[in-house]
Amino acid sequence: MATRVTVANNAKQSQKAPLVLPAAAITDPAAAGSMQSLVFKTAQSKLKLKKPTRVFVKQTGQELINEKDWKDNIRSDAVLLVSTGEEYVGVKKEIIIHEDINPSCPVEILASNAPIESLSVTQLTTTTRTLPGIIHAVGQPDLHPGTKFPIGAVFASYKWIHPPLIGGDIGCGMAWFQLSLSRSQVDGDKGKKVAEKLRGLEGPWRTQELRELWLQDKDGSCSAGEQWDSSLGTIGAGNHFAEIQVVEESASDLDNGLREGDVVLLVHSGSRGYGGSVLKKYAVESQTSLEEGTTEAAEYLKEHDKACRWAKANRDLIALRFLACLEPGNEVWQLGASDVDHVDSASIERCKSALQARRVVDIWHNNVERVSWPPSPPSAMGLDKAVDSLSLNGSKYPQEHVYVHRKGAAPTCDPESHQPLTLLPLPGSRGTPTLILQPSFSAATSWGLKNALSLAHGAGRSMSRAKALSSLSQKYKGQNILQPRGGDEGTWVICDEKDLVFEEAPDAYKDVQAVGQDLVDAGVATIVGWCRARVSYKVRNENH
DNA sequence: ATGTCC
Repeated sequence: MATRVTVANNAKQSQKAPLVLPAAAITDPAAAGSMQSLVFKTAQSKLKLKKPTRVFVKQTGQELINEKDWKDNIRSDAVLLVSTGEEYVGVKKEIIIHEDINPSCPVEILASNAPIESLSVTQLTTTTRTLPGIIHAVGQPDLHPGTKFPIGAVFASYKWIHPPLIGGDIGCGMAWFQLSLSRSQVDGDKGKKVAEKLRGLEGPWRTQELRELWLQDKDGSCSAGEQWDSSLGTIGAGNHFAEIQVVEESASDLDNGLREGDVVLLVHSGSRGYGGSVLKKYAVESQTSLEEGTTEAAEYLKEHDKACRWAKANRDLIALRFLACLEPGNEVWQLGASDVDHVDSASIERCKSALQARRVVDIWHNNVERVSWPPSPPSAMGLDKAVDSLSLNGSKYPQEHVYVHRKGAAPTCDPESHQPLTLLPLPGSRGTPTLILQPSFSAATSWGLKNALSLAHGAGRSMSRAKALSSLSQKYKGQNILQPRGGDEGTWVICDEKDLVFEEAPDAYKDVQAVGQDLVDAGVATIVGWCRARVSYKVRNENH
């Protein structure tokens, strides 16, 4: 199999170029067609290094001299530093083989219909079997490669916390809110009128004083300071969005659920720059894993939890700003608009409770959660909690706790009550449906062990951003893909960023039906309905 | 995904 490596200039390591070493490449550096000759050739042509003479492995600083060095050190994702004679630049770090690493840890991939790229499987397996404490890993059907760690992945880890597995967008997730609009107000061409109403949603929301009041919750304040709070109430970039959807079908008969014909707002956003600043603080060079009980672990968890609360407050505020545009007659939402001056703390509280009444569900899909392991049957199945842990897990499997790391994976239970969620969204992309999922619990999945108490969080990319941009901008050249093409099907998309139009096109994603079917086939969820977006808001440039 | 980063 071919090996992807990165070739970098040892003296100036920001200069780098990718290189695919074919399976036929020869490890003996003296031979013709050797790996070394390919690396040197890349260094000459891409890095403009005239006389490359030495090669080091980044991080360890190991120099590759003889055939054995090349054989032992060339692996996928290795960074090779090419030198023109000078010594290795950087601190040599040993690769720690920790006793808590489980080289044979089970890796479950819940996909048969949805396509899975081999790179994402390699990332999932390598991560699972090289980081300490991981006892179970799951690739959801939306699994796809990340920079280093996969997305659509869940890692259950004993005694160890791994901030990079959650990534920078700590607390990212989705929330559904009921709107008072009727479907006839958003169907067909009416969608365009509704889209026109969505303005004033891009800049900072009001003053820092009011943002701090908004960030006050039952656990205190989750303000991150003005630098980060100024982004509160904004959607952000990448795959984030807010959509006005119609519930097309729903088997839900619950009062607090979704009923056919309901018009809802789905908000997908996270902690903006704040979560990234938390990751940066804890994922410093050698420190990729934090051991339970250390002050670093405790501090990370504290800041992580705060970023999760911030992200949830962000989704709430995004919803409020949309409500101010969509239901202008309702005075309680005027706080969302930036042009109404006087507000007091009582009106904020009124607004928050009105918003809570509209919130159907809010989940985090980038976070770490401490849970009992192995999972017990939900107590809704008629079993008392105390009985669960004693008779079912007591002697045979001592009840432990693990840290469930989710990177682009939705939870199956409410993090507070630990009870199963009754519904959660599985969004496709733009015009494609958002499925309404209900998590399933049964002995067949060991009550959620199989899926690590998690589900897919979306369709998942099937094309990298770069690939989507190049191939889809060609495919749709001269076409406007931001409005419905004929008939009543399709979605009005607000996306004033050129590249994002193609990077986020439905073609760049897997088929959400296949992803949903994989969850059903795995016995971890049922599809209880679906929605279709009428308006999808990504980003607006108010200057034009 | 990001007031991005060498």
